[in-house]
Amino acid sequence: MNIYDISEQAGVSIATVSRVLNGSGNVSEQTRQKVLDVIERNRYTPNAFARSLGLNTMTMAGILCLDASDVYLAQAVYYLERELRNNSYTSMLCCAGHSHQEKEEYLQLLLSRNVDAVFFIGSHFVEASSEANRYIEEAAQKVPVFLLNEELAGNNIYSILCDDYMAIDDMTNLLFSKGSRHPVLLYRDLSFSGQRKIGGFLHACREYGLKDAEHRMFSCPGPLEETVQILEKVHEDGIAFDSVVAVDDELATGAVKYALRNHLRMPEDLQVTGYNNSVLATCSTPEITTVDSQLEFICSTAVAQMVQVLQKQQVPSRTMFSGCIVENLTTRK
Amino acid sequence: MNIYDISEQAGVSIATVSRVLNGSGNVSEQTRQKVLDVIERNRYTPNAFARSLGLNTMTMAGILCLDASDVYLAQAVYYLERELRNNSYTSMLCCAGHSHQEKEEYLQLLLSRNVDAVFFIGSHFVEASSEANRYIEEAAQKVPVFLLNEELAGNNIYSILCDDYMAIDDMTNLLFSKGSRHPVLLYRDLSFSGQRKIGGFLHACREYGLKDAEHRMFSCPGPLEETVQILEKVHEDGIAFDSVVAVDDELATGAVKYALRNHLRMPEDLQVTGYNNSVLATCSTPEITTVDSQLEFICSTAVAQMVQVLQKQQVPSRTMFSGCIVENLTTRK
DNA sequence: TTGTAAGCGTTATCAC
DNA sequence: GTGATAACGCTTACAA
Repeated sequence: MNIYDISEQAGVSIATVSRVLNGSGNVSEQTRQKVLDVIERNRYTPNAFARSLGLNTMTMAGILCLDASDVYLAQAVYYLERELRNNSYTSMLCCAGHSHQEKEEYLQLLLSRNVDAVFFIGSHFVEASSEANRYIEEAAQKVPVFLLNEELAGNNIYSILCDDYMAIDDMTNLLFSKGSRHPVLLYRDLSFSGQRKIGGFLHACREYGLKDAEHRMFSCPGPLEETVQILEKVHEDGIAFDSVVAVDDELATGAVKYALRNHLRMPEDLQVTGYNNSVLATCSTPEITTVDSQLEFICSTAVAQMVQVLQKQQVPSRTMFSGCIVENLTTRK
Repeated sequence: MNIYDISEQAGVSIATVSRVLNGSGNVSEQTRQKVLDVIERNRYTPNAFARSLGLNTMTMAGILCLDASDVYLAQAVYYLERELRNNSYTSMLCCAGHSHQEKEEYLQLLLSRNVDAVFFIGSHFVEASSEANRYIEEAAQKVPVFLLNEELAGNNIYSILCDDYMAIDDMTNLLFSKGSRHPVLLYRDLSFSGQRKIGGFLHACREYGLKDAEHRMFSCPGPLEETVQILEKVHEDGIAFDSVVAVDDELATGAVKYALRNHLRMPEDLQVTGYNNSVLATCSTPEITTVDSQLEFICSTAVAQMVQVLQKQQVPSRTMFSGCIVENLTTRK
């Protein structure tokens, strides 16, 4: 069943059918109804491929992220898909692995399907060497590229992010103001976002007068149990700490686990803070004080910018939101 | 840059270029190299839309689920996308809302983009009345439909699921064997999966000789805090319980929260079990005993079956896996 | 207001 | 082994 069949049954030309389908006007109400009837009766739906070929767009955006089952990334995927759909775009999802080759390969996969734009979610795509970022720049020559929580300067590349530096700076200061004297930082890796969070921690510590902040930061790239072990080790090594600043909620649950196992009261003996305001923060007992990293804003802004870019409008190459501390039970009143 | 440009530069016909692109043989090694060189030099990639139009497929599958940010659904999306990609299919994600209309609408959206198959994730699509399931059957007339953790009989409809009934039955029996005498069940809703889990609980209780099992089941459709309140209420109402069987890990974290707030020791005073073996079970302290619902198997099986169906091979209309209990710290040794 | 016809960029069926 | 050429099903000037 194609547009010719419909035109024949309706006794009009395919051009008229097309006009009815696309509401392009210039069709008398009478013919319109006649055509609509035939379409209805035959439950005809236009062929998306032919349409795409003619228009050179399928109104589909590509979403690239590492592990879509991660609570944070899953939330981002959800918001993005919703916003895209609200703007008549469908979403093609692609989860890359950690290797550079895979990222490049899966990006190519998205591009080869002629998506209209690509969204990179998370801080794991931009690397230190500009050589390694070439693949992103090349993609941007074909379609607009949106980096969510990451930053890269370049033509047709747009970064939308949360001010992680400031948020962790604020959070660390909040802990100081609530009586903490010896905070430690748990970070996952040196990703773009990771580095900024570390920066915020160091800044706050320096401002406060803490000299050894560099030695109070610990990398926890592994599974949860490893995070707990690392804190045990820190304690055994004689590094005293009365608060843990974690760069994500999962690491924070590790700190909570450490506290509960060692019968430390929260927030009296140990204060803990997380990041992302995810389900992990609220499912924890006690509920973890965390940062709302404005993910929903980031996603809706990114989609709005995509629409504008595709309409050849000017949009800022970098948009930054401020995080917002959500105080729960792992920090003092 | 299209196939004509390449053919011209290479001094061959477009047919030959096409043959080289698709490795359809019947091209001399010499011409092949010549064409490949031109392709390489121009960084030419074939137009996906034109290709799709000719072949009438874009090798893309549709994934429909309610809330892709839910830990369980997000995990499913991740596994599905990975398996699809491994089989050269891309994934179009669409998150429907709870209303019937939205589900129908978003399914149409997927179909209108000519996906090759549709995967429904989760137990929220099939309804009691066959009238309400008409839209699924109609979809199955166009493309094969795969229901993950749900069941519906029909042509071109394939159900792949975990035996939730048996798993909860087993889990409840495990609690009895570990000394529980007064279990309660926390369920979310009467979805397909929800009903089966309830059935398993009731069966185990009856077998054990518990008469009032029907009055020991509580619906917790709301947010976490509400779940805790419901347990408080149950306690206040004088319904004694020494174990909580929750139909998902989030509900189980609610029970853990209740226990910790009331200074009940786990597992001595209260045993708690969850479902899905998600990050919530392990992030909780104590770690929650839960059911591995074989989601990864379910997803890879579904994709394997899709490939077979599209090759006109016969596949079972219903595939069932057994859940697997993962004992952690909220149940006794 | 409506119809004709060209184009979109492939794949595939023929001949040769 | 290679080359014309006809689909594939739409959109959209342009003509009427």
